Amino acid sequence: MPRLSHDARKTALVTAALAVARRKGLGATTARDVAAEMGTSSGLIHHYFDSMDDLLAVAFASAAQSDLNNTREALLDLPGPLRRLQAYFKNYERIDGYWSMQLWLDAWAEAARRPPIGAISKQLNMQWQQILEQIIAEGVSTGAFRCADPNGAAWRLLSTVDGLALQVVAHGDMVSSASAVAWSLRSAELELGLAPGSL
Amino acid sequence: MPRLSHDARKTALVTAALAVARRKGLGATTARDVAAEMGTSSGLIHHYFDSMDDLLAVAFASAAQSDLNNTREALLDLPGPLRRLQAYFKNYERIDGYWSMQLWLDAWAEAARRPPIGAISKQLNMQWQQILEQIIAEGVSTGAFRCADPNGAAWRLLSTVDGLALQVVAHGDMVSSASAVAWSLRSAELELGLAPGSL
DNA sequence: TTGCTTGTTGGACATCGGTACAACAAAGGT
DNA sequence: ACCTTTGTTGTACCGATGTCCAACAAGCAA
Repeated sequence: MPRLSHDARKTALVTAALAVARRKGLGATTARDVAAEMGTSSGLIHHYFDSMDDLLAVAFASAAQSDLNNTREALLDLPGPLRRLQAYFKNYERIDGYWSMQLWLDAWAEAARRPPIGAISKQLNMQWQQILEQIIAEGVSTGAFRCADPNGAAWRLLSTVDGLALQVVAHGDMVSSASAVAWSLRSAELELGLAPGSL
Repeated sequence: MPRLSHDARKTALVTAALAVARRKGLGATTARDVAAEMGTSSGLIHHYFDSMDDLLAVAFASAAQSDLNNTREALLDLPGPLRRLQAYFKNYERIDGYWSMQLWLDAWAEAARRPPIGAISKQLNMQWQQILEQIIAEGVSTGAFRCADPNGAAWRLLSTVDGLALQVVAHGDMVSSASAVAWSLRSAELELGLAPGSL
């Protein structure tokens, strides 16, 4: 197989690992799977990563971080906390085929057993919560929202959205993707003292 | 090891499988682990189950169903929807070490890829939602609660509680177990038009 | 007691997992 | 042209896993 530069091969490995994880799950992704996906030898992996766990953690971090960055960018240009809040939730709708949410399910399940994955999952979840808390705090200061506890409210809303997305991904048609988004917005209205339908 | 009747040995196998899964996770529970836990030979498993996957699916179903039954029983004697709602959430607190919630994380992650697990997980999640919806509907009819959409409210609350419990189990000290319960109750108050602190 | 059923054993078997390593090959500088 | 570096290969090793099976033994009916 063609010889690549260090960086190119490393990202190729991460890409291949994600492609497999998307099909079989993070925990079930093996070194030989990744090598086959790339069309190379499996020994190659240990030229770039200390261990298989290492590669999986980097792969998950890469996918999750890119999701986070996309959302951050999307929020940047929007005027006012209310618009930003809508965009935050809208983000959950766009996930194509929900495979990135499936990655999160894998990560949460593995978090307590594989410390590297747990650390990344924890750190990224915290950032998602902080974005939400910041939007809420901003809305409270401008008078757009009414909320006594932005920190708790952000955790509650994040959990609600994740919990609903979980149902969509894990159980298919039991909860529709449209319902999940609509219900998330409703929770935010309740939490922030907004009139029904204002989001 | 002592010779047991067919049924006794089968439930012993399920119990042993759960004891291991509680420590290592559903996906990491091996035939030899289960045999060692019981103090028997590993070949015994295939006298009672077609495959290891089969045993694990039955074990998960058994644990989850028993949790559900316990909660149902606990709710039975309680007077009034408000008391029952409190007990419903209190239930999430009691889970020792949250091992049964780790089982759920495993199940959710596997649901989309393993139909047998997905079917069980889906069916049980639906029942948890229905219990909640019933309590809410009852509270609305007695005037204790104010809620325009008991079905949606139940899904939102269930998702919030699961999402918070998820954070506790997966990420340890990021969200405390006490916060998770307190925040869940706060969500219910908002959702049902109750004054802060009334739950 | 005799014989049949059935729970139970212990290990064999093939497969698959992560990892290590010696050998090969393609660049790139000198 | 030569040598050093570095990407890449193929395979070997060792442990673990699910599954299967022939042999053994405890109960039970006749």
